Amino acid sequence: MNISIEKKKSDCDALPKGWQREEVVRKTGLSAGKVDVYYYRGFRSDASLVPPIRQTASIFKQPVTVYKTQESKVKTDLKQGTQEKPKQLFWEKRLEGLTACDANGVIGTTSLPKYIKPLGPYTSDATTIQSLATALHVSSQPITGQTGSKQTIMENPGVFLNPEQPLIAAVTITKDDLRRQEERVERARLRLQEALATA
Amino acid sequence: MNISIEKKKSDCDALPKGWQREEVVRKTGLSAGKVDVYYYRGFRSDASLVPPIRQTASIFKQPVTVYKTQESKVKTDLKQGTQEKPKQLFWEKRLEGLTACDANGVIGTTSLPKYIKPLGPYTSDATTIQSLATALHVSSQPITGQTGSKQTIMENPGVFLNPEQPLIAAVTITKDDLRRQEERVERARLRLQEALATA
DNA sequence: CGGAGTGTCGAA
DNA sequence: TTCGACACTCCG
Repeated sequence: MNISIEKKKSDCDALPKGWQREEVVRKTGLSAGKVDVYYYRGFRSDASLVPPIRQTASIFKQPVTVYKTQESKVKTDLKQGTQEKPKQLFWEKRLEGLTACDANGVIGTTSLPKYIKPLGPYTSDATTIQSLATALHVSSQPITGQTGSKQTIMENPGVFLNPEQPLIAAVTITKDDLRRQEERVERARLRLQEALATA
Repeated sequence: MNISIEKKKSDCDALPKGWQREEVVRKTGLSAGKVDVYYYRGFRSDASLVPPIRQTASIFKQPVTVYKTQESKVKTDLKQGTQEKPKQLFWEKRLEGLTACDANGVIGTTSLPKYIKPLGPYTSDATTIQSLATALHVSSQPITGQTGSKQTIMENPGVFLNPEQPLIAAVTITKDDLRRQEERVERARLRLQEALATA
């Protein structure tokens, strides 16, 4: 039985969202009894769906040949076995410029709806869409966008960027948005009904 | 061309005889520029004649089936390709109790001359003789015995024991000793001469 | 060379 | 004296 009052791990209201505080008591030496405090992010999402993924635009995981635990990790990314492979900051930037194309050239250009505001250092909406699509596919939590202020996040993204959320400003969904979406679904169902009837 | 000012290897007066100090600068990573210091013995004798040998009383090398580079080595035993397989401290102790025997029992008991003083943790003169015989057979340098003080050596044999020398106190050879040995040789030659004459 | 853990020292 | 901050050691 492992009685351990020496390790205390806790979320902490004073910390940015997703960060945790751990207190470790020194066990030996002159400074035994001293408490060292470590801060690190602890996230828990589906570990089978997080990077590294192949560096293509696909949001679906594709296995890579060698998949090891990251070796060159920093202190705050370590701690406890359940720790996750860290995401690279603004990793989506590596996907920039990738587009689907065929013999006739680029296909499938996209654009963002007005209410989605890009937040990262990205030059094209396509990258923002990739970030959003990845979050929708990977995350087990609701997608809200970044809830911190744009200034705070961009000044110190290592701390204030929430890696679980896509690089868009927080999106507010209004009752009007819900109503419009319901109408869209309704129309689609009607068209499907007609199509099945004439088949 | 390999310009390396990062490796500095030197004997050091503060170190026991035969030890060397090497400074290696870390070239990459977070700790680039940091200096690691390694201490190791650098000796060079005939590598084909050093342990491990079969664990018999024979002082002659007999090949063993598997002969790998030692894996569980300490840092100080590593370094540079010419480094030698480390001797186990007081390895001669493993030979203790081995004696030649025939159907009539043990043969060939031995004893040490007075001027040879055992130095190790050995219980029988036979082991000391094995140590001495191995040194005489293996070493490319003169056999002097241990030149450090008995107390220093036994308190920290890992550092102060000279593995190139047998576990006997330093032996002083006097002019008298040489004269007696010359007489012995002389007598032996005379007897050989007589034996050949009467054959 | 990295990482966990301890030592050390100045400021509060 | 306690509390950071970070230098350092030891080991894999």
